[in-house]
Amino acid sequence: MKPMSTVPVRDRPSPTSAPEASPFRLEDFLPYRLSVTANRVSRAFARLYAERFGLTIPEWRVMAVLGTGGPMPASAIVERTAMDKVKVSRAVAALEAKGYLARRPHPEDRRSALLELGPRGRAVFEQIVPLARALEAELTAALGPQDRALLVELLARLDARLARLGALPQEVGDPG
Amino acid sequence: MKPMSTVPVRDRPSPTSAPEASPFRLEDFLPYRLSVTANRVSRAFARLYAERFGLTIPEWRVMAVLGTGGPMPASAIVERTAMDKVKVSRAVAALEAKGYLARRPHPEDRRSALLELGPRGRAVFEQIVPLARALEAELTAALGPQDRALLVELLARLDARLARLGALPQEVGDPG
DNA sequence: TGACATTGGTTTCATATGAAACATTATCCG
DNA sequence: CGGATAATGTTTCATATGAAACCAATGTCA
Repeated sequence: MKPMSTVPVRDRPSPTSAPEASPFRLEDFLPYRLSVTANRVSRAFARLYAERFGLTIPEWRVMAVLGTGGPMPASAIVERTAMDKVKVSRAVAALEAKGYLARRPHPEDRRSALLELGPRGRAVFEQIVPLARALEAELTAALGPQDRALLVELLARLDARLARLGALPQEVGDPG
Repeated sequence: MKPMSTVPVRDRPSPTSAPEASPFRLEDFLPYRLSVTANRVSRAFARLYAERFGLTIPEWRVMAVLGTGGPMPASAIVERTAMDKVKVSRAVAALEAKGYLARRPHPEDRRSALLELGPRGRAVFEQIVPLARALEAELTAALGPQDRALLVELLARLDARLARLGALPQEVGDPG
């Protein structure tokens, strides 16, 4: 709490209680700051994926999980990428069209399919990873390693809080 | 500058050297985490603005700057909201249509106009502010006040870094 | 078994977004 | 001045997004 005016605050003609505690500054508003920075960061990465590999962020995310995990159904990707199923569906279709990904029948559920990167997809994945890491490193050079960890930790706490504050819908943004 | 490998970086003979330093985990990737959390937060606020006031985030942002600042041209709003001019133009048009905002001729430049909230707009603004602050408080309850400040600080450093890493385009996201 | 509800994914449809093209008005400069 | 160039906003156009409707296949349970 700030001391709250000890000064004759501005003669308030209308004592309408606290119409004016402090002026609300958008630039100090956390959700605003978070959004702006996150989007700028996303832009930078999106540019990397797009310019050098012709991938969108959703596509990259799908590759990122398939690149390390074994064959898995789309639902697993939905969980691991925080993207809704529509986005995943489209990203998978795009990757398949590019010849980076293959579907094979799911042995236990004919509605689904197991997804996995093909050789070409895996090659691209392995090219991207070091570049993505490098860009991340360049970015987090602004923070020390422990501040980077701290940032992730703070974000996680916000996530947890949000989860508690009412089970929100599902997904969310673009970047990644 | 970082020490940067003291090793002869470039020519990696390519004994497939480090194809596998560590498995790349999307969930540990900072831009991903940042994006996911920021988008979730934005969703929560967007819901507030939309459900109770029928406003989008861009609209709210415009109101937020006009709510405290005096009459100003759209260009000033572009600067203060980190939104591109198209988004601002549309948000202003929408607010005008809702009767929350008025334009008056700019005395020195006929291409522009001075924007300001009308009485109805100001009333809405004053209703939103406490609610937005309350939601922010609920959210940041997950962090202490100093951690909240720290988070903002870390985000600012990332911003600064990004600015240095190549003058990126302009705008960015949705939330706020 | 045979509805009926559920789940995995895809498609539809309406909206949001932003790059690029525009129309206007200002500014610069020769 | 008078034309070229830049700046302010708006509009156009193609793409991205997601809620809701859908399709197909499973599960439930009476």
